[in-house]
Amino acid sequence: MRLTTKGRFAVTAMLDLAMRQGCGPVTLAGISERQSISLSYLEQLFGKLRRAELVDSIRGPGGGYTVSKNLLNITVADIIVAVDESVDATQCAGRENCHDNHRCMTHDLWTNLNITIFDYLSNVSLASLVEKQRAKEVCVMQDKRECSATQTATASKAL
Amino acid sequence: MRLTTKGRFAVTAMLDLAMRQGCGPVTLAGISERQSISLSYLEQLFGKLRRAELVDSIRGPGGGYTVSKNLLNITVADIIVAVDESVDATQCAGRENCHDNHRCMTHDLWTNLNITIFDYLSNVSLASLVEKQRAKEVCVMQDKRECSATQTATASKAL
DNA sequence: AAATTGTTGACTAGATTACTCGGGAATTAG
DNA sequence: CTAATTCCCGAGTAATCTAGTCAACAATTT
Repeated sequence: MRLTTKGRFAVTAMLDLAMRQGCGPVTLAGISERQSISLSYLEQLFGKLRRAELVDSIRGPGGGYTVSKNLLNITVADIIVAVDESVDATQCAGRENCHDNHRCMTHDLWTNLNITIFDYLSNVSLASLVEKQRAKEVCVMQDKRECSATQTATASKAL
Repeated sequence: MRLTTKGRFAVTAMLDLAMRQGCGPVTLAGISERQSISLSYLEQLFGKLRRAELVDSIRGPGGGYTVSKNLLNITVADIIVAVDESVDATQCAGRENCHDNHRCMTHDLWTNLNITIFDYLSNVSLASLVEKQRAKEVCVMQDKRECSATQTATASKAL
């Protein structure tokens, strides 16, 4: 479990997407503008999110991305693993650190830390993030009217 | 709280040092050899550890480093903060990520994750790492006889 | 046919990591 | 005193990673 800004961007983008579920496909251009993330960078990230089957894509005008499953079944850990290609990364750096043939002295420490982090992030669903966000501001883009009030009401009832 | 291999190296080196407390000052050359960490890199790390007052240094022949306080009062979090110059790092990357003037949507998520990680690492003392390590192998360098059996016994009684 | 949107791959500036190198300064042994 | 040992410090650096850019293309709709 690596924690980089790449993972944070991905979570932010997924949250933006999740907030607009039901409004039809959401374009990367829109997410890019609202969240101030470069469009090309988002393309990279969503390529990985799509291959991880967290989002579905629809091409052509009116196309975009939608979340592929129930928001309750997607966790922050899923998103981070999808974009950061976790590759182990914590097991004493894989190759160079484990001392001689026995496990390095701090092996268990890092393994347990990894479990702690993963547990925490596995228990935060996209649904809960959406809920908290709605509690803060009735609709993020209230002023821009890109998503109707009706949609917001329906979505929050689903939680 | 950043988690890099730099921090892992520092924890490994501090554990090596802690295992030898009472044998007199421990040289970086020795830690370098035992833990397969480059000497020059250790010098950089121990410069920071000394400025953070986690270790004391003694120059000249027979010199080296000693842990500056009780092993119970040094945590893994202390060590990582000392070498990684944590600078905040988690607060939505400080500058670029926080959206507009309100806190970015995932601000609370990262803040709480940070707290979770910090709490975990703040509750692991050097003393507990030494204890676990001694439980695994009676003395790490048993075969090399650099540290007497008497010393090992005294140290484990202190826990 | 033209516009829109996703898809892919190659490339890159800048930052960071994990070092090396060279010269010091303090201390002790002989 | 001299030489050896050890810490101390700053500059430099190759490799890697981050956060992108750019260009071309594929699918779909109007």
